[in-house]
Amino acid sequence: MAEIKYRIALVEDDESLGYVLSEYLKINDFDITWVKKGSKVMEVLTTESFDLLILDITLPDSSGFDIAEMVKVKFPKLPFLFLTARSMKIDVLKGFALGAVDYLKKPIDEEELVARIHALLNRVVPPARNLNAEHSLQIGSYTFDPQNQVLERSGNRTRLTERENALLLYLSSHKNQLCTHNDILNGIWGKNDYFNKKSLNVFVSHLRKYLNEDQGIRIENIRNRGFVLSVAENPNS
Amino acid sequence: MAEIKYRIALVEDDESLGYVLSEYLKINDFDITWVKKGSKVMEVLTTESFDLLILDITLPDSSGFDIAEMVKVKFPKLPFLFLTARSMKIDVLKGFALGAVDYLKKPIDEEELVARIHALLNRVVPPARNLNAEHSLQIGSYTFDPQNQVLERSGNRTRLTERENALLLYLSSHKNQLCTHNDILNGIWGKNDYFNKKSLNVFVSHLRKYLNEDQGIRIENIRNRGFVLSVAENPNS
DNA sequence: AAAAAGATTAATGAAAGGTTAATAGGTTAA
DNA sequence: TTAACCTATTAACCTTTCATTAATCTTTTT
Repeated sequence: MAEIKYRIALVEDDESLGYVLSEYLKINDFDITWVKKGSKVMEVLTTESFDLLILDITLPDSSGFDIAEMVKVKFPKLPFLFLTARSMKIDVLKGFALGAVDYLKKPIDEEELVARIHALLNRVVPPARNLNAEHSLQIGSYTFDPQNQVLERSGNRTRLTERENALLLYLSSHKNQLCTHNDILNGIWGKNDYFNKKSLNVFVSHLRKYLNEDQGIRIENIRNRGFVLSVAENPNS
Repeated sequence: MAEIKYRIALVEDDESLGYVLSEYLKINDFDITWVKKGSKVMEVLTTESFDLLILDITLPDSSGFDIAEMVKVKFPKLPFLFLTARSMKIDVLKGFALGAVDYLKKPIDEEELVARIHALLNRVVPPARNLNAEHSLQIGSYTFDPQNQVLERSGNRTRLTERENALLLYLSSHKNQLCTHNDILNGIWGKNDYFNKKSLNVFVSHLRKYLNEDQGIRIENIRNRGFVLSVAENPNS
């Protein structure tokens, strides 16, 4: 079904375990890059992007702990977990102290590993990936077609600009829920500063204008937090 | 100190383990509610707000798995983990399939438990205050949605300001318990002086006004100490 | 009854938000 | 190459919100 796959970097020096694991994870619909040498990790991370990093600790040319420290500095948003034979309590605690999202002890059951990875990735919903709009959306008495950037009501069409479109898409896919300044700005502008926030106000103002023919629709401000597109329940079922 | 703490509901029937765990977690700065009976879980979750739920599976009056299913439906945003003596693979997989964020086997090292909880909450709640894990709370006949800052009763919606919202969240998270001036002021205002205390009174007054339609709800003053949000038990069992 | 603490309502002012207009940067068309 | 056009950003200006402060009244304590 051509879903986007989650990308995982697996750092493991052991040939046979590395092979088994990467094959197993591939079968389970992950996109795996198997890194056999600790010294290659940073290079791989620089050239490709990943959703998760799985680290062995005992590597012939370096320590997984050291790698984790470097990763944390250069790629602070990349979640990583340890998968290792070192099971002493001190190591476990060190792993978590370094910021690991999990610490798994070998031998690990493959099915459990997959279950844990899913549990992890489910929590980290990458905002970039859920901004897809296939078909038209209903907003009160308006029809919103984000594909074509058109907002329509009783024959009146408004062509939206890119920003207006992105903002309305964001708000309408979180109908009646608070959308924080931060989420909107990071989601659409990619960063959050004073001027973007000013800009956001301008576009909210535009959308309010377009939407003001339906009394049941309001873009409400929640001071210091963000906006809510509130849509009254319409009487038809 | 006097930071706002993460709130955890611990569901554990074993007296001694429950005691040890809740004390240990309290020492580590978590705000723990220990639920001894599986049948009480949903009730507690409905009236108090939590950041995490820890579930035993083998309970005398119900199964942790069943509880998880109900929680998933009614409080889909609340992360939960299993902490159990059942270590069979089938149980582990079932736990994750139900949406658990972790599955821990007894006996668990307390330090590791704390490390894992921190790893989890750091992911769920990146930098600021956690409102993501919040769901709507029941306060008497009112519904309080701290996420969207609204208080509702029989169709009447009141949009709360930031301070009102923070205060009501604090009080309702410590229902029927004394909330000292000091804790509230340090928790919400970040400092405690004469003028903040005056301000606090103003907001208490606002909340009383909003809540005065339900006779069973009162914000009581305890002279020189603080306030209690007291909610009468409703007549149904 | 005096003093202290709390409750309530109202006044104030700074900051946040709203709106419209001007600017600048980029793209298209001629 | 230039002119026309579109759009995001910035600016300017106005309006609203809400935490604080103040003022006044009520309750509790001694």
